[in-house]
Amino acid sequence: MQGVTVTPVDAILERARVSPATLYAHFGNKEGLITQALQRRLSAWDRTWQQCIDAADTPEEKVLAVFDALAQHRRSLHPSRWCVFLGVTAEAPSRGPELEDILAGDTRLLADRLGELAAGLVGAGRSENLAQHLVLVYTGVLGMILRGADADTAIADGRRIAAITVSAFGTADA
Amino acid sequence: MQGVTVTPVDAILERARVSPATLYAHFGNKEGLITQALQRRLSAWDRTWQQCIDAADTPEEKVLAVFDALAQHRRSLHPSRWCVFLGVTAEAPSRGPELEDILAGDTRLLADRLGELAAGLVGAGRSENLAQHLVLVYTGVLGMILRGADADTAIADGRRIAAITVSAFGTADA
DNA sequence: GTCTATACAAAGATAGAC
DNA sequence: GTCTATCTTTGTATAGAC
Repeated sequence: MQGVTVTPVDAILERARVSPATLYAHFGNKEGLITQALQRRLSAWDRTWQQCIDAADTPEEKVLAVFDALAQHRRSLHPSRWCVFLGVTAEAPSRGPELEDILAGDTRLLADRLGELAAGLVGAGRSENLAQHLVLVYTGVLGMILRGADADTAIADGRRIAAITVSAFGTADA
Repeated sequence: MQGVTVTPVDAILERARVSPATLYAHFGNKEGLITQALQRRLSAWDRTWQQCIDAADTPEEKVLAVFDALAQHRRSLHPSRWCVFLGVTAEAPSRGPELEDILAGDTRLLADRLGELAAGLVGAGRSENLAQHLVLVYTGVLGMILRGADADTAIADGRRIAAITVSAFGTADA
């Protein structure tokens, strides 16, 4: 596996057993293909995460469900190295607005949904702040995978850190 | 700013105001240039971090000094987007052993030094485990910067999460 | 809708002179 | 050591037929 942007179109064509003309007829250009692929990925992640939230019992478990969802999401995919959204963000020099929107959409979904879930745990205006902390931990898990760490270990570590953080927010200090 | 691998050699030549032949005479090829540049970066980071550790008073502050070092390191550089080591790791399809070693060296330095510092805080075989947690949080900070978050805010958040985690390790649970 | 063949551009690297 | 000029490869995309 490797970066999306540096992957040549030829490699995709060979894998899909399709001619160039067919690909360009469907997606316009390479960025169009990437954009649509990422839209599908984001939708799949969204569904998996929501299911894990629904399956969790307590409000705290619902917040931490993002880590269970990550483990499950990875199992249902080809073993991609870390996170395709962060990967494309890191590589690409400049992007069109549609792709940019999808990439930001991943971060937005994380912050928004974690913010909603955190609202059930901490008071007033502190839920957004807790959500930012949790996005940081979640992102750290992905980064550890990029660093070559075992994915399951990284996810378990992240879940523990998140639990500690939630607990600290719940008691007293900011 | 953009990914290193996708940056064409021409752009580097123009910025350095040097001809292609000169560059290739010095570095052999593009990867050689990247390798040497990353070696310098790693050394600079190493020094900055060590200085921040030395400046810290308590063992706990020395562990958390990695976040102060990150803030300081960023101020001394062009405002690169996140982390050049993780960036190159994410982009590059396949790399030679020398570059691979430098990239792994960043993670190794983090894990090793944080492990040494953590040994002063927790008992027996738990220092390595705590170090892994701290690398995760540190990596999460970098990832937040990639996501577009304000760097100083992300660093402050990470420092707080790390402090909470260290505290939890110090008391009882794993 | 899909193919083959090919145009066009970008990028990494080198030759040979000074 | 550094330059100008250029070669070669790779990569994105399109033309035109079926």
